[in-house]
Amino acid sequence: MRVRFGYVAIALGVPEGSPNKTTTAKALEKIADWEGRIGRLRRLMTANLETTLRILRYNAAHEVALYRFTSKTVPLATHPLATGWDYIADGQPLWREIGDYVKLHGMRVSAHPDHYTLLNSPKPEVLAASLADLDYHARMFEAMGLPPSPSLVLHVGGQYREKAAALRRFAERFAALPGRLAARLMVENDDKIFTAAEVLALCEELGRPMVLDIHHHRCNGGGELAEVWPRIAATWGGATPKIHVSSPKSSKDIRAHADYVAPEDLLPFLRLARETGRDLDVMVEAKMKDEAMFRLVAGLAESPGVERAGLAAVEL
DNA sequence: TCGTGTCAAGATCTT
DNA sequence: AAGATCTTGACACGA
Repeated sequence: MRVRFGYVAIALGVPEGSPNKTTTAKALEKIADWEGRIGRLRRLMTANLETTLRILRYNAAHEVALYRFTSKTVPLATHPLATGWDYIADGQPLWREIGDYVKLHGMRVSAHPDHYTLLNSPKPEVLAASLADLDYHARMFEAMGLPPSPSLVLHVGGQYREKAAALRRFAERFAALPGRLAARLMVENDDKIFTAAEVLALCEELGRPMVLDIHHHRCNGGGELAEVWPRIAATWGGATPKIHVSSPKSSKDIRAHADYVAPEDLLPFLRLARETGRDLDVMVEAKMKDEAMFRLVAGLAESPGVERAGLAAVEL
């Protein structure tokens, strides 16, 4: 089994390696004219796109095949202050250049709309904002010329006092999505509400891939994964399943992410997943970003039965 | 240049 | 019902 690793948004190994440059609505309002406001947003976006490209080059040089774009690539993309701004047109040719680079190197890229994107909210205005956010994320991938494969990770959302109804509402809202959005979605189990078993059942019903977060799974009841993993893997069809991994920040603060990932927090799962005989992609969620990922790979490679397979992959 | 406060989002918990 | 809390990284600002 080949296991590839990736990381989220910021590359600590790249000088000026944060693609998250942004501004606030408050600060933007101080600029009087629309052109001035959009000009500021455009400069920040261009810097973010250029940083993203530098990060991808760094990834290619370090054999990193997995990467998650930041949702902040376009600052205030869905904010009313940016209404009328064609950030796709203004970002060319960088969008296309990024997409071409991804395709040339066979990278697997994704994005994760933040936890305020709630497809199952009972409030119409929250749903509308969530759809606008999904549209923004999809437009980024379309601007890059990347095919409509699973690329956007979502959580189910809130519980709203009645979990079963909240799950049903997600399914209904999903069914009503434009095809170009639905085709990009994956659903991830969360750390407090929707368990791996519940998200699995949902994904099977919807015919969408499930991203298993093994840290969330531990936070949210845990339990044996041996039985459900083959079914989770099956939601990916012929594609390589993807999981998320992180270590708890501390015993007091289990849910928060630690700086690094302890190999023992992943190794048992890898041994289990090996039984399905499928390759695996692992997204590392840690404060120390790419450094944490490289350290995890090095740590795993010292374990019995695990061989290093490049700088950001192992074989077992 | 440093440290501290502010910002943005929505659910959910606390008062 | 109103306010605090959670989360995250970066901006904004005062010292």
